[in-house]
Amino acid sequence: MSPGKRLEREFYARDVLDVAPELLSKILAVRTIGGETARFIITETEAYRGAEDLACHASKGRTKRTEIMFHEGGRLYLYFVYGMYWMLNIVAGPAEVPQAALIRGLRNITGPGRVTKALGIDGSFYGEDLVTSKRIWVEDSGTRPVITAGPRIGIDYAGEYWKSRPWRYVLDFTAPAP
DNA sequence: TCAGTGATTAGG
DNA sequence: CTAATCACTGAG
Repeated sequence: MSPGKRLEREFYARDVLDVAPELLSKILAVRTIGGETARFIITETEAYRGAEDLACHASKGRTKRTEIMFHEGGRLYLYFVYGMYWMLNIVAGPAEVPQAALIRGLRNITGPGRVTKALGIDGSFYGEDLVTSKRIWVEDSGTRPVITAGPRIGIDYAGEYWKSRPWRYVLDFTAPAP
């Protein structure tokens, strides 16, 4: 897999309903401790959109944990859940609009908890900026994703309306760039 | 199907 | 301070 061009601020600073699906087929690059760069194709994401979205953590308000979601897109939102797993999210949208895309799966790594475990990503990545970071970023792959959308997973607490939004995106296959 | 595991949050 | 909750996973 040859390195692609790093995505810039403009990509992330848009509505999460554009950013989350467009992350599919892009490359998540992580610099390991040994100095090597590991690259993974993003295959599954979910959009969490604003204070009104009852499934979005920011619907509870601006707290220490959710603070980063109120920044301009491109930063990382990490949180710890069920006492065991770090969840990796990419902040989207303009400043003051809390949105994020959960990275649920990579090629050959399905499940948000497995993603962070496999890549060694933890709370120290909270707030990291994908546009400037030396240890994690996203690259264009030069391909176009073909996507299936469906309801988000694990948000029974959010009520029927938000639970039924088709904001989970899965990569079916990649097509040549237009 | 269900226990594990601990940060976060709301409430007193 | 207490207690409930949780954007999950692996074992059975």
